[in-house]
Amino acid sequence: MIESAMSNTMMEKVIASNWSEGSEKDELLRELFDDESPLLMLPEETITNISDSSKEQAFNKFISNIYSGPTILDIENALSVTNHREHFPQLSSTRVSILERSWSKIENKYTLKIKCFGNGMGDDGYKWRKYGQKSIKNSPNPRSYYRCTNPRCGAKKQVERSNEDPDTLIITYEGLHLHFTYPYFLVGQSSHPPIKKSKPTSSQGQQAQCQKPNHEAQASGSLGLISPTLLGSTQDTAQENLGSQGLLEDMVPFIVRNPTNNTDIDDFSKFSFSSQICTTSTSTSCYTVGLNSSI
DNA sequence: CGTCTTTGACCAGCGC
DNA sequence: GCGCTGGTCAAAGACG
Repeated sequence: MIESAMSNTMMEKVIASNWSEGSEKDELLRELFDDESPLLMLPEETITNISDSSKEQAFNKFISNIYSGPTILDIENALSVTNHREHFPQLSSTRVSILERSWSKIENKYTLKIKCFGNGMGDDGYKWRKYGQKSIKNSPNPRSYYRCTNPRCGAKKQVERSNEDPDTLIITYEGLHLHFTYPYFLVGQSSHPPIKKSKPTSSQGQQAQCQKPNHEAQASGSLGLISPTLLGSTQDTAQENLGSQGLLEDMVPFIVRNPTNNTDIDDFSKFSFSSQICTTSTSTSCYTVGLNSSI
């Protein structure tokens, strides 16, 4: 539990020194003690090696970052890495192309366009609840609306097929998966991402979706975005860890809140792209391929 | 029986 | 004011 990293007394002291608003404090405390918080899986040695003053500093930064969140400017700055290829010679042209072409921003929404073939699912590994579907004018493809199943998370996404290219999924993310972003706000945690608890419902759901390839055409094509749980991992490990969050906002804090890493190609090159494709011909099988190969 | 999906209804914003 | 469109709600049905 979090108590091993920071005593309740200390946490309350730090929080009290930062806020007067009870509701926000209560909300954060609930989140911190949530059994699914990745903070609870921090490596023991990491926890015990942190001094009390460092803990307080880290926690202050953690608190600040959670409620400030990545701003639009932060995200744009993070994405602007793709505009400075000379600083990132190890980035493959294909990968840079993906970054340049696939993401776009409309107000506070982030849109990902991804090629997916057949009836694979547009599943990023998270548990989403579908709450609506609308037909789109001048388009044969409906748009589906999904909400994060965590009642304290306001993240939403929309999934639709491109009118021009039926093989292209357009996925629009809105909101932040706050409850799964803690490790990336913490100082010094970026190089040792905690192992997140497996989410049986998520992986099972993904598996189930893969086993029902004809279930929902507009949500076809499984994808894995840049996942914070994959940061610092090898490509092989990344593919084994499919089923983590994958929102853009999840990735950005790592880049933004660790400015010294922004130009660190060693860290950036560890970002892994992967995509799960469910085929129609082998309806019961799911396998992973690099996103590069599917675009 | 509980959970999830489907789908028509409803509402708000916008342009004419 | 009216109609169109996008987003959300909620009842009913499907499913495990």
